[in-house]
Amino acid sequence: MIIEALGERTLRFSELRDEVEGISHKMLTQNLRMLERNGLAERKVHPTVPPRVEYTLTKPGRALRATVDGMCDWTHEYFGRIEAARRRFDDG
Amino acid sequence: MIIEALGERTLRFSELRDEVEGISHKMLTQNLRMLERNGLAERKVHPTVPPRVEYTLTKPGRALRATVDGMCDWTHEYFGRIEAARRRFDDG
DNA sequence: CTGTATCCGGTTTGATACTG
DNA sequence: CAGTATCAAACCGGATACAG
Repeated sequence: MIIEALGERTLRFSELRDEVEGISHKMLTQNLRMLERNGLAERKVHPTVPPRVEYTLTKPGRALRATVDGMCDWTHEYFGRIEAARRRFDDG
Repeated sequence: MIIEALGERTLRFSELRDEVEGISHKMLTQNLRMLERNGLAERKVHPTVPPRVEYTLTKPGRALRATVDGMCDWTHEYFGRIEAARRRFDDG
């Protein structure tokens, strides 16, 4: 998730692309636009050459990240049980 | 979300169908299977006629529900700002 | 009532090519 | 480097029909 990748940091487009592994150029752009539109991330363009565009989470964005972290905690806590349940289900 | 609908209760298939408004028969079945497979919900079949199947959240499921509640809280807290940001973005 | 199987149109996505 | 446009392929969800 882009929100997790950003965290408290400020990252460039290509840095995010590397960070969020597996995401396509197109999806990254699309999601960043969405975050920007909803005021969750801020986009800062440096008018240099080559272009440099940086993204940072806003206050709402960081708050959302906190709740997402809750999900991550849940995963760490229960992922083992989930895999076990999955095996039980798939077998018998 | 089914998880929210279930909450602390035990509900029948058709009760869930009514509770989670707009969900199709197919999606409900599919999601319930997923929850069951991952050990997030428990499925109890009463071998009567007509059939009676009840669903309850397991401990991991209830824990997940707690984090989902976190998301809901976030939404209540920030939805106003999001809409405002959206308007600003769409305008200028 | 609960559940599975099939079909089918709309959406989404990655690949690719192109611009400033 | 960052971003847009386009197009075919894959995916998904709803509707429907049918079964236990």
